[in-house]
Amino acid sequence: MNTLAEENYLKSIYHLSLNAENVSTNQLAALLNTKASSVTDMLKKLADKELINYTPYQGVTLTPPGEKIAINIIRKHRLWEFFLVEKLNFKWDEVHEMAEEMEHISSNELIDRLDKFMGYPKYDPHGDPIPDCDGKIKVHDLKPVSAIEINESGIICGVRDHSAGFLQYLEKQGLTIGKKIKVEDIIEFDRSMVLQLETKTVQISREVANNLLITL
Amino acid sequence: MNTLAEENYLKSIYHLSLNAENVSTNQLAALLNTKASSVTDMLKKLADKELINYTPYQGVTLTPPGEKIAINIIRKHRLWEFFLVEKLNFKWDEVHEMAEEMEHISSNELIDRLDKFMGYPKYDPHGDPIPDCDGKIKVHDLKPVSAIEINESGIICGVRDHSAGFLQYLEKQGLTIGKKIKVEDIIEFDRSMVLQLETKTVQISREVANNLLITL
DNA sequence: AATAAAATTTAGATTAGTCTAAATTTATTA
DNA sequence: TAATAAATTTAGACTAATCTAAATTTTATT
Repeated sequence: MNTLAEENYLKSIYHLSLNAENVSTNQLAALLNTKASSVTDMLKKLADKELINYTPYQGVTLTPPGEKIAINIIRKHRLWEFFLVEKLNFKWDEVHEMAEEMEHISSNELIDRLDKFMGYPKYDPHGDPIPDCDGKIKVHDLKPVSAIEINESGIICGVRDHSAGFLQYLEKQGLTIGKKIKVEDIIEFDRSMVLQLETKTVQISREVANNLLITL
Repeated sequence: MNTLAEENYLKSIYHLSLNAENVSTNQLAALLNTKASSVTDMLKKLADKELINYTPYQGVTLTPPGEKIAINIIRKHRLWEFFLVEKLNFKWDEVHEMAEEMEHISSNELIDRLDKFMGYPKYDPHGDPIPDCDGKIKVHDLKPVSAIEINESGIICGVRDHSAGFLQYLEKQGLTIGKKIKVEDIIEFDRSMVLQLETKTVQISREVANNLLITL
């Protein structure tokens, strides 16, 4: 099997690949809280194992086997997060760090049984899709609240920022997964948005609107 | 916090301490599948951290903080084993390796909630007591089947050997935790024992009788 | 008590993953 | 397009955990 560090690199490359064709050394260094030179060393190692395609100075992509490993780790991460929230009653802003450790428990049999135990959930507590045991990921395309107009509405289905601070803020405003919102007004000055949420209205900054995802 | 290797050493020292006052370098090397020289290095490190009392050539004991860490790891191990068997329907011979990984998940809040989720179980699937969140361990004193006489009886409450092979053998014979047995006969030649188990009788070797634990 | 055997420690090396500082390559811009 | 800035890689070093082989200490045996 692969080491913990290797798994974390593959997972990070996968996440960064969603926003850019090739993932750069510096992007990885920033995400993994390490130095560019350390990243280069690891990229060589992963390239030797044929888990990534690496051309010096040109960034990397995952090979099919590398992607398979990355998706499996993400599957584990999201299933454990679901477990922590649904079975152990943690809040959605409390589970990330624990799941960062649990995603490295190696047994696939274990994770498949956990999946069954919880009834094959499709989304984790932050609305991110949970890959199935074959690595397939349901892609529902979401848009940020900031992308809709006055009088349009949608259902909160995800977040772009996963930080505990942002999640706590949303929780306090009642802006949680599954809630229906409608744009009542957009303040011209700073483009902040006034939302209708159940019986009340809440005003959110453009920054928040960019990080809150909905389906129409 | 401590590294994975440090945690495994502390756990091993704890287990070996139950059978001997001082734990020797070689005992640890054997249990941890490593070399005596590696053990010496780690013992120095643990002694520096004041987790063990180490006098060169004289073996080691745990300090109170070292013991606390060891017991906490054993608590996690046994709670995860219980979870795997009771919630995910693994068999008692399948869970050890998985729990070896899971015991290192760091959050104590997580393990306390898991404990609550399962109803504060007292014993793991092999009959070993689960330390409570304060590190207290219920010591019920068991004796091997081999220690009782003809016509005496007892209830199976634990095993001395935890290997998958032994557990599978017991399972096949129906000799599982909670079952009542009675000694019907002891064969003089090899001191193997004939047991009454529910409606049938099973014959077990002295070796097996030594490793199967009961209460009267 | 002297010596042999066993257990343990020390010395020196190795691997994975990381780091700093210097060198190199690529991208930007004047 | 030449100079400069930014990104990346290389070189050399460090730590944790391990190893082999040699040296040392303890224990057992004559």
